[in-house]
Amino acid sequence: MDMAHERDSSSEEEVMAGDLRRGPWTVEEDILLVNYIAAHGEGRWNSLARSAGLKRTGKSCRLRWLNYLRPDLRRGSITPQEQLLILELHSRWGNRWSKIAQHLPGRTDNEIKNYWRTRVQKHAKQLKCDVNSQQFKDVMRYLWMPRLVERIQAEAVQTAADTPLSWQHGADDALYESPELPVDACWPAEYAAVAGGQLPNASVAELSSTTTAGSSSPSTTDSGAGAQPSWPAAVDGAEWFTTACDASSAAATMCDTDQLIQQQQQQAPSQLAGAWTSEPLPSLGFPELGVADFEIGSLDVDSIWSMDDLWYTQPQFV
DNA sequence: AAATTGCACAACCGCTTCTGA
DNA sequence: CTCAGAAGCGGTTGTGCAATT
Repeated sequence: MDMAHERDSSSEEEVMAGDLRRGPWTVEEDILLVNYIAAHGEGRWNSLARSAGLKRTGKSCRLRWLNYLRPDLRRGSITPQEQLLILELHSRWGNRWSKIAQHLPGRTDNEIKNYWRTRVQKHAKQLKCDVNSQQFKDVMRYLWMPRLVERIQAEAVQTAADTPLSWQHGADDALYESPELPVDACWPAEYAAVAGGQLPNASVAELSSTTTAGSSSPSTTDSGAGAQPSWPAAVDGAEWFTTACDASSAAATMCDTDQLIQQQQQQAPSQLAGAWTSEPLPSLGFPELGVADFEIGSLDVDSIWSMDDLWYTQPQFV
């Protein structure tokens, strides 16, 4: 839109003139922003930026706050439950990242978008199909999602066995709370050092990561290696596929996925009105999956396994 | 050990939608 | 109703780090 264009252009001019900063945020800027919002609240981003003494556009401030500084952000890896929801909700709504993010409390649209681009699209590429193709959707629905459900169930069993009573919450809690967030999570050292006790405590209690761009993600894991289900490394892929494609397995998948969404609805009442559980279950199998185009004989089962191995073994997924 | 490649994620950009005067 | 500014959204880019060659 021309109007927007003009605004952006003017912002650009200001940036060029040296009035505005861009690029990675500094600790000092973060503290300014957090303190200002703690005192005055959100909104009116352009004037907020000026009032807070930040040489940033309102847009930049808003983004920084929403995607990084908000105290209710969930940090750490995307859990299997969240993966499942993302896959499911994306199959419903496509790239409506913001809408999808509404059902993953503490996750940002940016985070989900990045997850989709870096992980899911990569796997589509491995399978040599378009991420929006029916084949890929079927693979997701009848391969990955049942697998995730199995994993979630396995972890639930494991967690129940391993977890101290103090960690045993309801299922909803398990979705949104992760042990990697210490109860006493607080500002990272560099913030404390710079702010010198000027940090608003309660509002930023869970800020627990580094601040500058390019910083690596937190190295903590969601459940730790001990909670991993013991998938036999040498399990036969084709055999598992057959099992996973068993109709009862798929039915369980759908049931469980829907349960997750119901949990989300309870957690954050929403307009979720999907009805995929009411869809007729297809007769499952390779041809019906529509993956014939992948040429099952040459379908790189190993790549499926490697994908799953990624989901199982990479710290950010566990 | 150095160079290259790939990944993950923060930040930016352009556009659309919303809101209030 | 119109218009301007603000907010929101989805796509894209830049960059630091880790893994690989």
